[in-house]
Parts: sequence; structure tokens; C-alpha cells
Amino acid sequence: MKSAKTVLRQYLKNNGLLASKQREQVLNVFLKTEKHLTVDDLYELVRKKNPRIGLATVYRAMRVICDAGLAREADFGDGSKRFEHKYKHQHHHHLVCLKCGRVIEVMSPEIEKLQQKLTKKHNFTPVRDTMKIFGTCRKCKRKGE
Amino acid sequence: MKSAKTVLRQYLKNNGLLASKQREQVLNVFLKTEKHLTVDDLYELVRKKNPRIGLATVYRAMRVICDAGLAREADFGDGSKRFEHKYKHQHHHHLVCLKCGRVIEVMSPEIEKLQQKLTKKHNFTPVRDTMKIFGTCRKCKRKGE
DNA sequence: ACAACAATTGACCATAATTCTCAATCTCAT
DNA sequence: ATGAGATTGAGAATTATGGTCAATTGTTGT
Ligand SMILES: [Mn+2]
Ligand SMILES: [Mn+2]
Ligand SMILES: [Zn+2]
Ligand SMILES: [Zn+2]
Repeated sequence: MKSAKTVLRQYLKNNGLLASKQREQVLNVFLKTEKHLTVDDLYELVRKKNPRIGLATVYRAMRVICDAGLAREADFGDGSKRFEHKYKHQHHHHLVCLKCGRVIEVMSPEIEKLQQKLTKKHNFTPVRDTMKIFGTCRKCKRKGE
Repeated sequence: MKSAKTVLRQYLKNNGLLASKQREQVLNVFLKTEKHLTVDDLYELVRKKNPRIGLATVYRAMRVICDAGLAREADFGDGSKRFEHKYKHQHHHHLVCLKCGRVIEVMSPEIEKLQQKLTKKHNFTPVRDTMKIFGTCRKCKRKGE
């Protein structure tokens, strides 16, 4: 299986885009984490390697990385977009703690099945889906009393 | 069953808030539609009745209306919050057409069950949840070729 | 009905995330 | 190495939303 870097390189070439140093740097910091980071988080991380990089460049790089199929946007309703891995990671949903912000990843093939059933019934062609459950996590429940 | 207006009035009284003319006007236009409207949509509608109302007032009114349990926020990823009915309307999910923007409301008690199972397994206390499937709707599929 | 007090409004400013602009710089096929 | 075209970085622009505050309104007790 191709490495993420190779996937990006190929995507760039196939679309007449250039393999800039910045794009690779952004991809590198993105690959190093399994967290759900904002553009600003990633910006701060890339700056450690390349202090001259611009914030707009990180925005642009993440869009390309998404288009290449390596990342996916995730929105937890806190005001900024976040990114998570898409390549070599299976599709999942999120439990989001309203108290501490923790995000728990969950999978459910049964729900996927029911989603298919739903879209078929409405003759709707699904492209992507998202499910989030907001509430209180195990840890915060214990602390809360 | 109490009317939405009564629910709002009671919520206001119970919380030391005033029943202003503007809050009732915003509630009225919100109640008249079953669509998913933005604050700006609602602003334009209220202006027909009260051209002197301010945009910030509509923002503030919709927050109160949500807090009172009459409306719920819905985000379809197009840059602005939307609002939908919560009172006298059962919980549902959305199919969002990426071509025409149409939003189809769907219900699935089976999915709700599986969600419960998921949260229980993680000892997570759910407060609210949202599921959206993005794709191409029936009509756009036909037109598309 | 009225006065007193607190809440609300509307106009405008502030903020924050994201995108745009453009001259300078970089990439890459030749 | 070179030139055409893509990208970058800095800063301005945009957009949704929230904050400020003096003027106004709603409520409550008289
Ligand atoms: Mn995730
Ligand atoms: Mn709805
Ligand atoms: Zn928590
Ligand atoms: Zn459509």
C-alpha cells in the first residue's frame, strides 16, 4: 500500500500542482498526530520546523490534502474546522464531551447498514456522512459528583 | 398541549426575562415556516412586519427561543447556523443534497437504539446528537443525466 | 395609572475563522 | 539552466456572530 506522501505526490502530479516544500511539511505534522487538530494547531506545529510559513499556506495545504483523500474535515461545533486522517483509517463517528472536549471515536457497521437502507429508500446517493453525539464523558461524569 | 407562544412566555417569566414585542415577532416568523432558516433569513422576514428591528436582536431572540426548547440549531456546513423546530416535532436526521441544497428529513428508531447502545458501552451520557448524510438527491440524480 | 427599576433594543464596533490579492519566489518539464 | 506557470507570505477583505452602551421598553408594586 502506498504511503501517504506518495499519494499526495501522485495527486499533485495528476492535477498539475507542484510538490512544494510547505505542502510536505504540513502533511508531515498532520501525519504525526492522531488528534483532531485545527488549522491553527497545525500552523503552530509546522512553525517549529519552518518558522517562515504563512497561516494561509497551511489552510491551502490542508485543502489539497483533503482533496487528495488523505484527510477529512470534522466539525465539533467549537467554531473552527478540524482535520482527521482518512487514509488507512476506517470510517467512524464521534462522541463529543461537552464538559472537557474529549472526542471518542466509535464504529458501528450496524448503523452504516441502516444508513444505506435510509438513502436507498429516498433514492439518495450518499457521498459522505457524519454522526456526532454530544454529552458527558465517563471521566467527567465521575468528577461531576 | 401548550402553544409555542405560551412556552416562550413561561420560559421568559421563569428566568426573569421580558416578553418584548421583538421576541414575539421573531417567534412568529420562525413558527410560520418548516424550513431550515438562517438568522439572516429570519431577519429579512421579520423586517416585513417590523422594518426597524436590528439583526443583533434576531440573533438574541433565536438564542432565547432555543433555550426555551422551541428551536434547535442545525448546521449543514454552508457557513451559517440554521434553525429548525423542536417543539411538537420529533427528532430526526438529515439528507443534504450537495447539488441543490435540498434537505430531506428522515427518522430511524433503529438508529436511535444503536446510538443508545453505543453510548452505554462507553459510559457516555448523551445530551443531543446529529447525523447528516451528504450526497445527491433523487431529483438532481435524474437531471444529472 | 404611575413611577422605579431592570431588561432590551438598535446602531455600531469587535472578534475570529477563513479566503483573497498580488508581487516575489519556487517547481519542474524541457 | 531556463521559462511558463504554480505557490508563497503578508496583509487586506470577508463573513458570521457577539459585545457595548445610551436610549427605550416591560414589569411590578403602589
Ligand atoms: Mn475522528
Ligand atoms: Mn430538520
Ligand atoms: Zn469529559
Ligand atoms: Zn438535489
